[in-house]
Order: sequence, then structure tokens, then C-alpha cells
Amino acid sequence: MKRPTIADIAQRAGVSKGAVSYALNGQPGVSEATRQRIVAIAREIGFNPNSAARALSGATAKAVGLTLCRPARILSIEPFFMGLISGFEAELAARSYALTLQVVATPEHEIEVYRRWWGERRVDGVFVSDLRENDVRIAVLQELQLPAVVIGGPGNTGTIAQIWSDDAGAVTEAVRYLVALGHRRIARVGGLPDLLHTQTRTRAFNEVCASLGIDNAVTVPSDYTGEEGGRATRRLLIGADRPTAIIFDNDVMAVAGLAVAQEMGLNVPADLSIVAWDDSPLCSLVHPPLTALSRDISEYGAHAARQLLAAVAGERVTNAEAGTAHLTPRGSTAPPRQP
Amino acid sequence: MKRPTIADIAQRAGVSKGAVSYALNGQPGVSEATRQRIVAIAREIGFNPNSAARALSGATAKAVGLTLCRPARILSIEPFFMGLISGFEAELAARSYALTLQVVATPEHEIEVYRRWWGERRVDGVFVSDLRENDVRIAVLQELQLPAVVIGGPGNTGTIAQIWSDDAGAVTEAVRYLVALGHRRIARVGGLPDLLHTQTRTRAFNEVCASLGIDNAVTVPSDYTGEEGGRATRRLLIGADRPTAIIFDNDVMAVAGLAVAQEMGLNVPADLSIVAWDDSPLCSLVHPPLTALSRDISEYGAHAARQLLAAVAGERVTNAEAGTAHLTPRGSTAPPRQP
DNA sequence: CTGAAAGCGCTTACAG
DNA sequence: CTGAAAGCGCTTACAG
Repeated sequence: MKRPTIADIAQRAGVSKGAVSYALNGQPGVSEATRQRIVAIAREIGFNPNSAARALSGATAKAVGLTLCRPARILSIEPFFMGLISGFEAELAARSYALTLQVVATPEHEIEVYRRWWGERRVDGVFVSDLRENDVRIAVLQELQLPAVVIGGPGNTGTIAQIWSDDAGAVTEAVRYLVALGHRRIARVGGLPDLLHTQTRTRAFNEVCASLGIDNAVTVPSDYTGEEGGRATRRLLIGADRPTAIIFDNDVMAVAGLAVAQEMGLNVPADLSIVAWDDSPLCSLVHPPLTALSRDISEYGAHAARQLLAAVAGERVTNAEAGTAHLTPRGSTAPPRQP
Repeated sequence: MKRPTIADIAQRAGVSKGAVSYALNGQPGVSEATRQRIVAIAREIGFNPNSAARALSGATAKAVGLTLCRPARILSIEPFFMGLISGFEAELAARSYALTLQVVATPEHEIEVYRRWWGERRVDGVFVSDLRENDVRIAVLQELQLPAVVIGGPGNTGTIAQIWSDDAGAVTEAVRYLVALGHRRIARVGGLPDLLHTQTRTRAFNEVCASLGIDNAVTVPSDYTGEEGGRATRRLLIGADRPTAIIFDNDVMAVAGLAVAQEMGLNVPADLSIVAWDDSPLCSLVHPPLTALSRDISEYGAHAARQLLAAVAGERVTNAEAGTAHLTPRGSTAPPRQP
């Protein structure tokens, strides 16, 4: 089956190919009557512009890229990225932008992918997640002048705009809530320590604990997997002064932590309160349902997509803070059982 | 920053652009010495072929497409698709194929996307999941002659190859296992009833139950969400003759079912045994860990990707059965407690 | 307001 | 073995 081209439309409409292009792209240069006739023909014969030809003629690729830097076993149950992708799609689809996905193993591999995408002119811009300190990707993106938006921060990303949510505010709210319930021994199972937002959370956690007189507030670093999260929880719970409340940096680790507590015969929330970061449906799925720091990941993604499309369009995009995650209390938190 | 083109290479190597193209693509027409010189220059200046120009010249787009037809809240915690995507990527990345993703609302919307992708020449082929009976997408794909591979089946898909796993065999094994443990009242919380593989499972479930003398084997249809799965479980458990074992068509519903049972004061596995379909890390995350029908989703995806790339290359691809899921017993199954 | 033409960066017959 | 040229399907100055 032959794909219809603007030449076919031009012939049927009795105009030049240029006129068809102007008409279809809403450019001046054709009369309104001609435009309508051309548009009607295009629709009738099911015309779609060849994306390659379009991209080659200097227009945009109409595609943006996302690299995912997580092992497969994490990606599959990490709700965050799929939520983000859903949010991207909402904006991208509306403007007929495609999303190109690539799973990468390391930040270096990620850079290779950026270079290749740029060289191939495959994407007009990229989403960058998992921001680190002195992130090596930033310099490359600036060198290539590849439009980008960083999801996460705040950090130093030069001319590349960031969007982040107020991690410090959220962790502060969670600790205050637990302290209000009567908890004095509060621990945290953190995400990957290299990531900037993990560091932000750790700093804020330490500060608010200190300010409230919570002495041995400890953060155990982890890697977002259930295995590691469970192990970290076990280590915390077998100690002498075991915490009465734990904040987890993602929902997967929180669910694993819940299982470990139950396996050790502890009652949640009476013996141990649990707060999960990021309120995916996972948190409502378990028993007891988990108190969570909720934010609208989809909307977060949509916001990032709007920023990226603006950057692609050459607009100056400024850093933006998405809403602070707010606490959604559920069955996993309660005052600590009196000893 | 200007992207290097074959013209740049040709100039530096003192040959024609055609020679560069032949050399870089491993075509005959240049001497080995020239080829090596050209390849060296290309590497040195960081050349990547412009994907648009390549696609426009009749070569392939070097991209394949995947549409995801699930609401955002399901996608985010449904481990199946991310597992599949990870598997795709392993094969695609090795051959420098990009994966283009689009979230769609309905099969009709999906068809629109296929037509657009085809018209835009954006992808060389597509993955098709969630096969239904008399699936409307199949005819369109054949009409467009868009290479495709169907993930799921077996069903009637004309010239389009399918890859499926032996759902009937897996459900049979699960039921036999539960019966061997002593269960006589076995129920199932099924996936979307429209999907072909759900129907296959239901048929096999009914048959094996009948053959083993399990009388009121009931399948409650559901939609893969935790909410619905939990609700279905509750309905099953408040009945007079409540089942002592439930098989769930995905892991998310199984986890939700576990929570409902615990919330109702039932002990899993003493009062209720639970078997989850698809053994994502989620199953090992909860307490007790769930007995599951395990299969390697990533490898399933990789297999599908190999098939699709073969179809794109014009090879004749035949239907293939991926391995049968096998039972992985964990803490959620045991002989039923004697009344 | 409209048409004819150049050009994007490749691939690929077609001559030498 | 190599070079010159056409062509893929668009977009966009440039003339009329």
C-alpha cells in the first residue's frame, strides 16, 4: 500500500506541493478556501506527513527521549517511572510528539545515547532524571545544545531547567507528624545516596530531627529495591534501641519493610509505624495500607513535558517547583505502644 | 554545534559521499583499505547517520513501536509491561533500534496510532499486546502491511506471528498443586474477560477442575487493578462456601487479595492459599511471600523483539510458544486448615 | 496569493 | 573499485 504524500494532495487539489505544505501547517501563503480544500483532501486520503522527510527539512523530529537507568528487576516494580511516563504521554500525545525510550546501564552509557540521538537527530530533546552532584550528563547536553529538562533537583544544571518537588518540606512534615504521634526513635531507609534528592532528603531529615530533639535519627542508605529495603529494615529492627517509626524513600522498600516487620512478629502500626515516600497504588494494596507522602507523579511528568516542549520550541524555560508531597495518613502509623 | 555528515567524511577522506555510505554500511563497492580509513574518520569525528535522512532514503526508520492500553494508575504498578519493555530493549539496543512508546485509551485509538505511525514512517514494526477475539487491530496491520508481532495468543492473527506462553498448562499445574495439597474449593480472580489469554485460562481452569472433581470452581472476572482484585476477593470470602484457595491472574490482584484476607482476620495460608500469576518481585515483597506462576517476562519480551526484527527484515516469522510458566511455591500456599 | 526550485543527508542504481 | 547523480518527501526562501 502506497503512502499518500503531499504530491498526491497537490495533484488532486490542482495546486503546488508548496501550497499543500503551507496549508497543512497553518502558514500564510494560501487562501482560506484553498486551505480548507487541501485539508479536506488530506483527511480524506488519510495523509500523514512522513516524519523523516519533515525532520530532514529542518523541522523537528517530533520526538523526545527518555533514558531509564535502572536494572530490569527494579524497573518492573518501580511505579515511579511508569507514572512519570503516563504524565509525559498526556502532553506529548496532544501535540503528536513521540516518546523514545532507552534503558541504559550507567550514566556513561546514557551519555553515549544522548550523543547518538543528537547525531541521528532522532529526538528534539530529552528528559533527564536521577540528578547527581556534578552530574556528567549536564555538560554533554549543554555542549550538544540538546534541549533538556531535569526531573529532580535543585542542583547546578547551568542553562538546563529543572523541575523538582520539595523533598525537604515533605520529609519535615513526615517527621513532625511522627513526633506529634509520640515517636522519639525515628529512622529512615534512604534511596541511592548518590542522587541529589536523596541528599536533600537526608539533610532535611537530620535537621528537623535535631530541631525536635530526636537524637539518634539514622538514615540507612539503600537502593530502592525490595530486597535491600527489607534488609535495611531488618538491620534497624534487630538493634537494641529499635526505632518505633521508619520513613522509606520509596513505596517498594516500604512494602518490603512492612513484610519484614510482620515476619518478625511486630505489629504495624502498634510496634512500628511506617511512612512510604510516593503514594502509588501499591501503598493502598497492602495490609495495613501505608501512610504515604503523596504527590501526583503523573502531573509531575506532565509539567516536565510542558517544560521540555517549551525548551524545544526555543522558549526560555525557568526552574520550577512542583507541589510539595503531602502526608496521607493510613493504617500504618499510630502512636507508639507504651513499653 | 554542527553535526558531522557523510559529506564531511567524504571531504576528509578524499572520496565521494557514495563511497562513504558504502563503507559505513559494509556494502561492496569500496576497497578494504578505503573502508578502514573512512570508518576511522567517522569514529574520530563522532559521526552518527542522520536517522531522518536514512529513513527517507528508503532504509528503515530503525524504530519499533509499542502502544500501552491501560489507565495510568494500572500501568504504574503493573510490573508486566515494564518487564516486557526491559526485554525488548535488550534486543533493540544491541541493533540500535529505538523503541517508541505511546499510551492509548482504547483499541480504536491504538489503530489510529498505527495508521499515523505507518503514514509518518515513524516505525518499522509494532508490538501488539492484549489480543482479543476478532481483534480489530489485526486487519488494519495487515492492510497497512506494517510488520508486527503479537504478544499473546494463540488466536487467529492471519499472517502476523504470535508469541505466547502456555497459559492452559500453567493454570492446570496450579490447580493440580492445590488439589494435591488437599484443596477442594478453589476459585480464581481472572483478568479482563475480553482478552484472549484470559479466556484460555478460564477454559483450562474449568476443564482441569472438572476433571479433578472440583465442582464449584468459579472465576470472578476482574480488571488487573488492586481495587477490583480486592473487591473480588472479598466477595468470594464472604460467601457461605468460601474457597480455601484462590488463583489470581496477576500479582497486583494477588497482593490486594492477600491484604483483604488479612483484613478479614483470615490466616494465609492456613485459612486461604493464594497463587499469583506472574512472579514479579512484588510477590516476594509481601508477607507471606506469594506462591506464583513464574515466567521470565524479560526473556519473553526479548523473544518477541527478535521475532519483530526478523519480520521487519522481511523474514517469514512463525508462531512461537515461550516456555510454560512454572509454579514457584512460597509461603502463601499450604494444606487447608481442617474445619 | 501561488508556483517553481533548492535543499535537508542519506542510499542506490548507473556510468566510467 | 570509484564518482556523479537521482531521488526519498517534506519545508522554505525566492520569484512572479
